[in-house]
Amino acid sequence: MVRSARKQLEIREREDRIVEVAREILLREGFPALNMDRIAREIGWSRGTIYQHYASKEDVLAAMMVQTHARRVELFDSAAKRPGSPRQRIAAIGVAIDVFMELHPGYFKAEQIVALTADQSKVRWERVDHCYAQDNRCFDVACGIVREAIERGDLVLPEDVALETVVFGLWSINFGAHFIGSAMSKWPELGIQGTIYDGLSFNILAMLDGLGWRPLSTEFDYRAFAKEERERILADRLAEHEA
Amino acid sequence: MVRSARKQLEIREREDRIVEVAREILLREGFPALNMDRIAREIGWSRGTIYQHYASKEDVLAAMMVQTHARRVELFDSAAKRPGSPRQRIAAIGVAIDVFMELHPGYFKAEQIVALTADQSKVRWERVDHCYAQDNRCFDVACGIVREAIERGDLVLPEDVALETVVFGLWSINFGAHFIGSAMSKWPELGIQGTIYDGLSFNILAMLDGLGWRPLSTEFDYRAFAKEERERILADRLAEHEA
DNA sequence: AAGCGCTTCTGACGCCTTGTCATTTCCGCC
DNA sequence: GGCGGAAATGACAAGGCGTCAGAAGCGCTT
Repeated sequence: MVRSARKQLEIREREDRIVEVAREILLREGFPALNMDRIAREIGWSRGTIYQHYASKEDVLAAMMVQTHARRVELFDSAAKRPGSPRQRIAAIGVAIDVFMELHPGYFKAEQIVALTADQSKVRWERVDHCYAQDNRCFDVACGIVREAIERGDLVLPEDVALETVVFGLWSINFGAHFIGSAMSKWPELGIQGTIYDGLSFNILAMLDGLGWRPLSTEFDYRAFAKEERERILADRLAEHEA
Repeated sequence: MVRSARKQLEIREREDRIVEVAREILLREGFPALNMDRIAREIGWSRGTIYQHYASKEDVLAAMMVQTHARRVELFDSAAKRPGSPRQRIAAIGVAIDVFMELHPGYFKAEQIVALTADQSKVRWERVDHCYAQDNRCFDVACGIVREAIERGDLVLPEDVALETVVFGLWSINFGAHFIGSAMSKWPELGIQGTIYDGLSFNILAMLDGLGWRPLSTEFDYRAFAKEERERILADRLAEHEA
């Protein structure tokens, strides 16, 4: 197979374009409106051509999931590497996740569809597995931070409690809050004030204070820290965008 | 239209049977394997007959969601009405949710599919709306418990924090933990020990302790309480089943 | 027990989407 | 300008959905 550089680029671009168009349709009109014909018409190539890139509709979704995941992991890693106390870094990760959710409102959809509809034959599993592996790595990174907190003496856990349990709690509440938030349009008002992040961070602060993870929220102003952190991330993003 | 009591019963039974069969297929073989032909073959009636009960495949899923929801709400309400301090009742609800999740391993699936694929024309929305209304009612019930805790002086919230925020936190962490738990089969081991409930309750205890919601976990043995509560619910269920 | 009217059941039909593949078109190179 | 391989196309078969005209069933009357 001889393939010119020109052609390779074109193919790469089209691959991205397919995912991009699929994402727009999914977000704007929902899963039932997403079909290959539609994508084909919008990118201006025939259905057959799309199948040269992706094995099935679900495979396109899986690719979408990979793309978004990569972005999330990037923000996660960058937050985990911030200077400061372990608890500050956990807070930074919380902010990163929240910023990510704002930037990718349809995040859960592709993932859910893949989880529900993908089957052996129809999806290139390396895509999906790659995402799960990334998730696991993030989990491990978070565990590393908790471990450091324990080593420094910031956090003391009961003997029969694994440090993974703490990360599981953080993961759960973050996941749950953002999931509920992204589906909230369907929920009528529940009397919740402020943003998802406000509610979430209040509860996480309580949780980590309850564990006695120092510095406690009475000893350090995590609210102000989060605000700075958010601005920093958005500024970085803007700079990167302009570059 | 004249319809004998005999016939009405038969119709009712078939309606349930359809949902039951659909649930089994969904749980055993996943969404892609779930189709009307398949259901028809398994209940021994033609496709046309199913359409006399349900408007579409999604409508069957919606009915499944209603059925399961009803069971969840029942457990929730019963837990919320237990005697004891507000915080005990919150703990009882946590146990109820956990028992529910054990009994209905595929719980999230039907709900997710409906949320992702239902569109105006294809689902009788009163089904779905009914579920959302139930969710809201549960949310309100939980808010009532928090309110009572505040009135009793068990819990003091900062002035700028609504009591709904606390319920949102509880909801999020419960939802998140169980959702992750139900998808866990895909996740490789993350080093988490014990059941989902163990991890979840540890973190909720920390969270509510962090809020200073009395009696604190150092003042009351919520772990033992949860154990009793679980046994009570299961015993009730058994008794009911035998009746 | 035959006929009638109403209810219920059925499966063939039309439509839509999916994924494939034989054919056509494109493109670089001789 | 024509050759060969890569790429694009769209017709096709397969299969699912929802509908509906007609068949079958049931209860009541004569």
